[in-house]
Amino acid sequence: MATIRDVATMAGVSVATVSHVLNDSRYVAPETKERVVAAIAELDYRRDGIARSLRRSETGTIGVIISDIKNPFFSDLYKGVEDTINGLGENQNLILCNTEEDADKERKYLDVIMEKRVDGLILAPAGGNEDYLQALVKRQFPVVFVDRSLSAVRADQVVVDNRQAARELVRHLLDRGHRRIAILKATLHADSIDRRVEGYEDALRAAGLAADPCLRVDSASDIDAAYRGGLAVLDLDPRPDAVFCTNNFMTLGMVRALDARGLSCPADIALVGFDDFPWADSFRPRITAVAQPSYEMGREAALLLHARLRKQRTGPPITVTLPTTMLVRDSSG
Amino acid sequence: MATIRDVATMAGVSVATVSHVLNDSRYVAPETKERVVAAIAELDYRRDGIARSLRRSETGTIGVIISDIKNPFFSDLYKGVEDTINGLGENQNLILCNTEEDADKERKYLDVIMEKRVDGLILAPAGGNEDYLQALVKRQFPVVFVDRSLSAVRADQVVVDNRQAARELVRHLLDRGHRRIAILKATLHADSIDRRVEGYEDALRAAGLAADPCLRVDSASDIDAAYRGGLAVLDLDPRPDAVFCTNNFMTLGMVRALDARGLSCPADIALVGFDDFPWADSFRPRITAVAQPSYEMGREAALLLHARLRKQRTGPPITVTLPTTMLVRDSSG
DNA sequence: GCCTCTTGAGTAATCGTTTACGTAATCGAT
DNA sequence: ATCGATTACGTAAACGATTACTCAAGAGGC
Repeated sequence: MATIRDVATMAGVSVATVSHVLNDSRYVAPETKERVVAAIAELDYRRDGIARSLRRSETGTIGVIISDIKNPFFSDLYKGVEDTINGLGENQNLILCNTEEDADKERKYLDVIMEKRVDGLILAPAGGNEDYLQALVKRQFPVVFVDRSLSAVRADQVVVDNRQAARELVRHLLDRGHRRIAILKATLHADSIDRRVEGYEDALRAAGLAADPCLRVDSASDIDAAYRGGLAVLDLDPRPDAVFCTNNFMTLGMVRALDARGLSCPADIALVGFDDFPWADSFRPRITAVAQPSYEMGREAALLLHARLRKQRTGPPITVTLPTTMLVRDSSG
Repeated sequence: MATIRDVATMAGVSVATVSHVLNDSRYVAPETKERVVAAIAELDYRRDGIARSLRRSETGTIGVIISDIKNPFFSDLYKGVEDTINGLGENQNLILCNTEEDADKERKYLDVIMEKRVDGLILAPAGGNEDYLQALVKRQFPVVFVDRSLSAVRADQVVVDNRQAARELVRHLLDRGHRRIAILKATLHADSIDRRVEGYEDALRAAGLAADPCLRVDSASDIDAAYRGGLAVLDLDPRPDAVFCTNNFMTLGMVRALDARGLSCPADIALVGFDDFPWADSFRPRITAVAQPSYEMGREAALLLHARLRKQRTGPPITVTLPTTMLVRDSSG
């Protein structure tokens, strides 16, 4: 690979001049510039981003750490980030890391991408690395939390009102006359999930019902586990007449469990879920759900981070709360 | 941020020694090492990956360029790559780029990630950058094609036998007695899609039928476009009694179109699709489909690339062909 | 004819590592 | 006492850019 020195030699100028035509950073006489440009083309020179980063202490890469890109919520969010960064005209790239809700994995990813000197970080924390992140933030390293926040760490964040949305969803079930409402809860160390449980309890309480611990089933956050959790919900005696799924994997597992038990929804049991699916309207059962603005969350996160990086915003961290959408379909009866 | 020099000073040794304890690259007396380690801890020193990359000319990042991470096929594939790289014990990170089938976007991404000096590239080409990629490969830059290949560019690749799989899928429709079989084709510049069309024609021909051009509807590769394409299929006169969808977005759009027209599947029209869905068993209609081993494709691509990077394999490019799985469900009648 | 400004471009330090060479010190063997 | 090996570590040159200084030459003012 040709270096800037090769270009300089070929064009009969100094490396400084080449650098300046490359970056348009000072006046270069037209004929000189032309020679440089010709040499660049001739040698098929591409500047070395690594050397450049070292010098400028800025890499043009951003770390995105989420739990699972296979979750449509996150892939949508990721697209939001990517499109927004591109739209801002930055030549930034994203390093994507999936933690699978594993704090150790998250920690390891944090270590290596910090070593790679990413310019900033967009993060849906798995929990368990509060100290590390706290240290980052204290060092003024640009971090934006998305979907989840960490009470111990004050940084920019973009979230939705999980509690309120869950409350609305469960109230809807109550309005439809359901009383024995189970909850299939994903066991994540995510405050978002905790808020959803609170919303569930709020709604029950408001209806004069107590949250019966027997009606709560915990499950790891993947479809297979949720399927087993779903079976457990259905095996409760007496069977609940409705179930609230705290995220989309729970919903998917629950639907599979219904199918496995030969039960139909909403006839045998009603169901509402947090998170919508891209194909929600085409397939049956049609799930009543709260849709999060996942793409916009990614977009907002990118904007927050960008503003920090460009120093367009300094000072205390801010929280962007985006609205959810309640989508009433068939599954709620 | 502390540098290696700071550490050296604090420990009272040279930078070389610090570097050597960092990399375990030569013997350092236990007491000396201890002082260095202490200084590292004291200063919370983290080595600068950028400087390191510059010196070693190796960045520990790999570019992954696909069309759309929201496509479950690609998110699964991505996970396969990521898990495999991690499993290999490399501290590699992945830069993920979504081209949305846009050659210009792909080109731009190629430019910036090559400038970032990624160590290698895993790519599902959108088409249109053959020359550029050809040049890369000629320069011995490690590239692995996945899902799609470019006839003009010989590089390592991992694919499935699209033609054979499509043939099997359509033969299945023929076996079920369907004769008027439409095809909803994604307009991608991807050889994989072309092979699927050929498989469709093969099957028809083998049954003594001609591929009627009227039965083919082309659509951009996203759900909304596929929905409109699906409506067009349904509006054919006479209506086809079956339809073959060339990828998962086509299937999703087709199902929505059926729903919009109040038609049911397979009663009114049968349907088979290329690509499976994670939730295929839980929701109705249950789609008969060919499942690609997307995760394994990512895994194989990662292995191929890794072997090149570690020079465990040199010489001519190889092609890994992975088997597909035919999943007969309800939608084929 | 001397001085100052402007124009255009070169010199060399610097970013933070890695690593090819060197070298001082210790030791056992002769 | 001298010598080669061995042990332990330091010196300084890369890696390929960016950029603060510097400077020569020509223009213009007096």
